[in-house]
Amino acid sequence: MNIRTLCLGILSLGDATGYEIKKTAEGPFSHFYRASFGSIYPALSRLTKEGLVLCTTTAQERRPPKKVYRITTAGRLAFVGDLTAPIEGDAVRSDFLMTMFFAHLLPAQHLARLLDHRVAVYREHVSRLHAAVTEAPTAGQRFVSGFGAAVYRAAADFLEDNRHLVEREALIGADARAAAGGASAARPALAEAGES
Amino acid sequence: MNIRTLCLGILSLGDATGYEIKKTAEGPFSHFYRASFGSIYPALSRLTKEGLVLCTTTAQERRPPKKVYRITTAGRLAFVGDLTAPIEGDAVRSDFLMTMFFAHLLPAQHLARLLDHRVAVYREHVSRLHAAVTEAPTAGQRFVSGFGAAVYRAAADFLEDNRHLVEREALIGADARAAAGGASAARPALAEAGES
DNA sequence: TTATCCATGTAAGAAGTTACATGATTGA
DNA sequence: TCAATCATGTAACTTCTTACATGGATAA
Repeated sequence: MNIRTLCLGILSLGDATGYEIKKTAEGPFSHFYRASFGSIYPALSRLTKEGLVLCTTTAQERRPPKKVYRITTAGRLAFVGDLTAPIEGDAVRSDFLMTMFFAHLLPAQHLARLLDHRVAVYREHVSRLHAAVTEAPTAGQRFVSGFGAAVYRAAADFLEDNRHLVEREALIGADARAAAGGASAARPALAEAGES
Repeated sequence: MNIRTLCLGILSLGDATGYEIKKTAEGPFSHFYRASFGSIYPALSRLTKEGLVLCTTTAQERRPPKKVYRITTAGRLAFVGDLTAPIEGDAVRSDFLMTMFFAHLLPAQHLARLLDHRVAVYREHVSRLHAAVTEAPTAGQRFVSGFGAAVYRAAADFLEDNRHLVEREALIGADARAAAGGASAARPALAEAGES
């Protein structure tokens, strides 16, 4: 699964332009997929060449011609093929968790700000996704939005309930510079010969 | 943050070879970061060139020479710099949720198998991460493992509690081929002229 | 007057994966 | 006997992002 699959999926819901596909991707797909124009437009060109979508160009005044894409029967078949292919595990990449892992290297104030902010971000996700559940037209969409809401709620709750665990061990009255230089005090003093 | 940052972080915990860095990445970092040898080895070369790590080569019999890396003071400083730089939002990519979004296109049996499997996968994550919490040496590590456990538990619970929402609308007694071809019945019958 | 919406597309580059190349040792 | 562990590294490739190029209309 890739951006081409995403485009096919969105077009399976109705005809759309590249621009509209981008907007849709930023809506009900945004918590588990993302796509930029730089990947969507080439994907649509290729899908057209392969006969999986059709393109209708409409001239516009003082604007680039509008191109409305429609999925073909071959496209629907290919999409279901993508959907039934072996699924890869969720790929998660979190700079936030990376930072929390090394909380002991950071000043307490900085850590507190990060946690406050992250809780707020997760709560926003929850309310947005919660609203999406009631508004969504299909069961699948309600399901994935509900999933996102449940997960982000759990994340926010965990942060609020457990932040003291990292905040207690954070650096107090010391800045990041001292943490970096003074780390050898926390470990057996290994000689760092060869370092100028 | 990238693989270089990950290498610096792991080396900030103690000296290691590229191979050991990979193993560590597969352990307590695996639920929010991943790295292959093909990205780790070049990262270590570059870090060495930049003076952020030191490399000690030891010849071995009938094996490639072992290279043990040690972070330098400049490396620790750079790492804390990475840690305090503006954090990017969590990047999640889930082919599973993509599939559930379009559950109405899939046969009920297939959907049931997917859900069974995903619940099992999430439960495994939970028990692995739960164990990691008690064994972890630092507060940061306990925190991120606990976070992972809480989130995966919420995910598994959601699936069990809500899977009926998608399973009820799944295709019954029809295969994927029919779904792909017959989709126009669910939408206003738009002529697909031009499609051979 | 400033930002956002509309609307397309390309080119350069970042970042990482997969596969290849090599091969002994050890445990099941 | 089969798979995993140890151990490094490169090259080709995929995939996607960012920045650029263009620019009127509209709402705050």
